[in-house]
Amino acid sequence: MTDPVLRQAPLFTGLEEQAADILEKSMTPLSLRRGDILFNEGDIGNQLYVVTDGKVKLGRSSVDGRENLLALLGPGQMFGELSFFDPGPRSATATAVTDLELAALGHDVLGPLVEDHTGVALAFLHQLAERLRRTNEVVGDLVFSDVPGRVAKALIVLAERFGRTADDGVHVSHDLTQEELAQLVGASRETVNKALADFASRGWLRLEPRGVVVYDLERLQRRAR
Amino acid sequence: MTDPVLRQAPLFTGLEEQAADILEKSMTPLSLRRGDILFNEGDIGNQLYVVTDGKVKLGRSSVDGRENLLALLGPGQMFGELSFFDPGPRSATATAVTDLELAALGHDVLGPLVEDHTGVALAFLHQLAERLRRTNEVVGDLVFSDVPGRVAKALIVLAERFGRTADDGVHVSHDLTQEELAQLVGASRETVNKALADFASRGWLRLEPRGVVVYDLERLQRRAR
DNA sequence: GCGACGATGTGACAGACGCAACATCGACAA
DNA sequence: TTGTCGATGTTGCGTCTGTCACATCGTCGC
Repeated sequence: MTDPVLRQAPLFTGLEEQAADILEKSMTPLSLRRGDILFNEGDIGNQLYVVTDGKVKLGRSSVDGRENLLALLGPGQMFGELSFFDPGPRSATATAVTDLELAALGHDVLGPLVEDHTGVALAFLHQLAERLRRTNEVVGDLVFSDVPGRVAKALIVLAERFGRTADDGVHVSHDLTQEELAQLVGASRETVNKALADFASRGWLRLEPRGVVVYDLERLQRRAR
Repeated sequence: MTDPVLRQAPLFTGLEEQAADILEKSMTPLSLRRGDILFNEGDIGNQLYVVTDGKVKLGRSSVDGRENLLALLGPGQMFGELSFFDPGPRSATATAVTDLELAALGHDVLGPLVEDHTGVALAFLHQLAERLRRTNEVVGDLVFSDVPGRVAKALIVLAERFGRTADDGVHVSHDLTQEELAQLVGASRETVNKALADFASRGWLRLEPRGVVVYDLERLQRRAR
């Protein structure tokens, strides 16, 4: 009854078998339908989540209603812990991009867990440090790269995380609309669409509904930097 | 002989008096002159630093040599811990913006410290979570705000951290050239200069070498959002 | 099949901003 | 003083990209 996807989350790193079992039992499974909102920016949060199946997007919205995606998370990935370590409201909105399965852990359980298990604390530190590195890189991309460059980079990251290699190329079913992809790279839908069309016309990839098939990862990578 | 500025660093949070004394003794003081580079992006890092006096800038540079500042740090602030929690090369270059006094702590000391003191681990987690929040906000600003808006916001943040209130306004001696300020907000020097000149012409502030005097923080804040 | 609606493709236009190009100014050494 | 050099102020041009405006297409309910 242990969930292998769940167990690979950083939450479980360095825990003895027995402690891991107890932890898993204290997590609550949760199902969402595509489009459902798990929590909103500004909400009071007292839970942390691990994706066991499906994809969630984390986004923020500006005063005038425009949106910006911080991340697209898949199986094994964790979110919602910032509100615990830096007490305060949710800094982003979590929305199910596909039908979604989660495991939730209350902050009241997380506290003792971190205090009693150095390994867990270190795993979280590792996780946050890594995210900080990645986010700093995103900042650099926004400053230095043009939209096509950022789109190329996003596709590469999505391919690494969600891609499945087949005979005709890497199939990336990111499940994002072009509108959402645009929000992820911080650009308008139209500009992203044009960049994608350009890549396709060069034979680097093929467009599919809510996904792409990458033919030439090499060129795409070169365009990204 | 305890340094009050040093002691306020998150590193010391929740440590008993005695442990704090020992920790402080195991830190090495370090002096740099303005313009000196402490470490370079890509270096192998095995130290963490706390600023005791002066200011450091943390920056990354793109392939074509352009620069981007991630942060400007002053007394009491800590940096260089990412390479410990997420082992790997330095992700930024640290350069002294003014003459600078630091206290350095080797990763070999930090490891046992974090493992033995839950309070220290939690303080680091808090710190990283807070930074992540702030960085996510920077991403949002880059996507949503124009250059003048980002300049206004940067000035407000600098004013909060380095400003001293006087009769004629808030004196902010950030010690950054306009070039560096531009790198901090992700824009060109010319555009930043124009924004500053515009703010000055509206009577919101006065320009000084490597600093500003803010007359109307209110309007500046309104322009920032 | 038909209409509706969301997602996707494309073009025209204007504005923001990077870049190149100077002029000015102040500090500092010879 | 004079010359040098880095920092600052200011202009014009070209371009990237956001916005508006439509056309097309696919899916779904009826």
